[in-house]
Amino acid sequence: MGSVPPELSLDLRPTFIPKTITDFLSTLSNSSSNKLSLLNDFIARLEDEFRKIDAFKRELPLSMLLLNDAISVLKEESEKCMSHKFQPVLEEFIPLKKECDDDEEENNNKDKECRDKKNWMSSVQLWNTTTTTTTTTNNVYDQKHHKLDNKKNEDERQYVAEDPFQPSSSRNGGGRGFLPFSTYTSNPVTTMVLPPTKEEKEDTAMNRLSLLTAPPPAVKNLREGCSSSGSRTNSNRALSSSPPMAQPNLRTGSLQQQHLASRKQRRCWSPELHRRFVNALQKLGGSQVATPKQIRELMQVDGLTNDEVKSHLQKYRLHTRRVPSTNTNQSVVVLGGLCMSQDQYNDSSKGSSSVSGSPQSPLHLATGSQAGTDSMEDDEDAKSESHSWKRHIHNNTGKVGV
DNA sequence: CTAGGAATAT
DNA sequence: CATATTCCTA
Repeated sequence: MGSVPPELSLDLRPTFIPKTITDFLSTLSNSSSNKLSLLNDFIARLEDEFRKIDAFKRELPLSMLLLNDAISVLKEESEKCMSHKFQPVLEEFIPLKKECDDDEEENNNKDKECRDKKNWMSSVQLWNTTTTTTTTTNNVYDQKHHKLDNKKNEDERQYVAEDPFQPSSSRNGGGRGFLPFSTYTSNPVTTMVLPPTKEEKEDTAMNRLSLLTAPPPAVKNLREGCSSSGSRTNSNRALSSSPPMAQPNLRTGSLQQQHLASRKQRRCWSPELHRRFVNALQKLGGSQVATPKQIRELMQVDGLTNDEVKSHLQKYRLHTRRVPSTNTNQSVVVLGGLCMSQDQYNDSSKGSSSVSGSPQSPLHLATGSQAGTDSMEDDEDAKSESHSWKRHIHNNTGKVGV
């Protein structure tokens, strides 16, 4: 308990990780004794990580790429090492070219390499943290090391265009409702990358919340690469509708669409986002009467599409319907009260005009009995419950008392 | 074209 | 199973 090596105190990184690969390699070449084992160890770790982030390759294309690169380089080195050790004869067969090649990597391209590796380093930290936080990746891919074979098995490379940045929110695989507030706070690395400006409660007057998630160019590239600039609906439907006969099976089974690559990145509804959503909903008079487009416009979120709002609304409605049955009035009252207060707190803290302007403000306190409910403008009701749907306040000790 | 709902994909 | 996207229809 007395002394802790600096590296350990920092985090779980093994000592050599902080170095660039080049550094690592040159260090190794000095001490050739356990070089191989070190190398292999490193490789093993990298591969482990690789397997972990494989699940997120869509979201971390760059990390995948870099990691893959790193692994390749190290493997080459490792093999070189092996041949040195066990089959010196082989070396004769190997034309000097190979050495040159490697040398190139280590020397000639040092500049580039360095840059890359440094880049890689930052990435490492990135996914290191991310992975650690997210964990729970149980994919037990039996993906054995394919040695040389897999060097090029990354088709994903082409699509690197995707934006590595996540919405500033936390992705919680926790599976809870929309978003546990608590976890929201923990997004260290991502925050680092983002410009330190703005964020959180900077909404005043015109508060346009821009989503870094979906920069128009990148995503667009992906999706519309094949089908011109118009909307896919245009082309597809136009075509299919013109010929009366068309082909019924066209969309049935296989051809549906090639959204394999084009499937949009999942919009992550951060608390902020949802908050805006709910606000807009309230202004519009409830989830039942609000239309997606209106909501979207009211939300003033940059890059948010109609469909996304629509989808969210759909779920919102579903949830708001479902909840009433489960709850007994009491708990609902409590939850509702808390939720509302929270919400209002939020709203009032930032602007002023949000909820107060609308006619349906002061009803929540009267929640004494909501036995009947399901009729009329239960938007209100639904709303309070809806809040519980997602805002579910942590059940304090024991239980609420149902 | 948009909204709403259903089918699918992650 | 929950959530997000895409498809389909009015």
